[in-house]
Amino acid sequence: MDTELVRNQIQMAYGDRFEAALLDEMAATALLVQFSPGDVLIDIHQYIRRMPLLLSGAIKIMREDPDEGELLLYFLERGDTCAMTLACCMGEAQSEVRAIAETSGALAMIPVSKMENWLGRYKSWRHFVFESYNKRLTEMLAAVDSLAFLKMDQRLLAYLREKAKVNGSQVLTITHQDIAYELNTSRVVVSRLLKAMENDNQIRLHRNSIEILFALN
DNA sequence: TCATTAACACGGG
DNA sequence: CCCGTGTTAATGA
Repeated sequence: MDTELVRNQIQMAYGDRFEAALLDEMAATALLVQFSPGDVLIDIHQYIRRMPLLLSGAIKIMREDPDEGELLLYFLERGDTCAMTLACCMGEAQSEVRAIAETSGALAMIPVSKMENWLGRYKSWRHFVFESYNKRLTEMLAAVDSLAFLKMDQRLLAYLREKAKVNGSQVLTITHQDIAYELNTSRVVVSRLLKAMENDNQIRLHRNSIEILFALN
């Protein structure tokens, strides 16, 4: 009956992409993992033995440097998987990124041996793996562009928009310091830019939270 | 010019 | 009181 539950969740997130036989196999071998905001799902240098498929909720992928601090790369949402885990699973390599739960949600953990088996047997799985690499590469480029070409005010705006989207809320519970960490800048800058955005009526500031007034899309 | 670091006052929980 | 916030002054890239 637990399998039944997993099957349903996998169907919800991946039903339009995989054939029924593959969905069944997934449900049979998957380990369901529930997570809460802030949980560290994968840490840097960790070996990955099971591949996670995101069923619900959102996960943020962070890059970290011991000297330079951390930096948000991108968010994962339902139906996504992380290209890093694909590479790590197949290559027995260590993770170069950290995955932290942004919201609560659930993961289906697939044994590595199964994924290799499916690569040969299911076309839809091969497509999924390639598509995932593609999507993550695109998002990576967006992160690089943001770093290289956008000023901090633009990066902050893009960050708030993404954050509101994955959380499905106009009100973000976060401090200026937390934002500064994720964008790898100082709180002074974040506070100043946020204040300017509030004066432009784009947002409203409260203690521990930010209300988004501009339209999301 | 714009970011960072340090320092300080304010105030809400 | 503690912590998040808003600001300034000094310094650096």
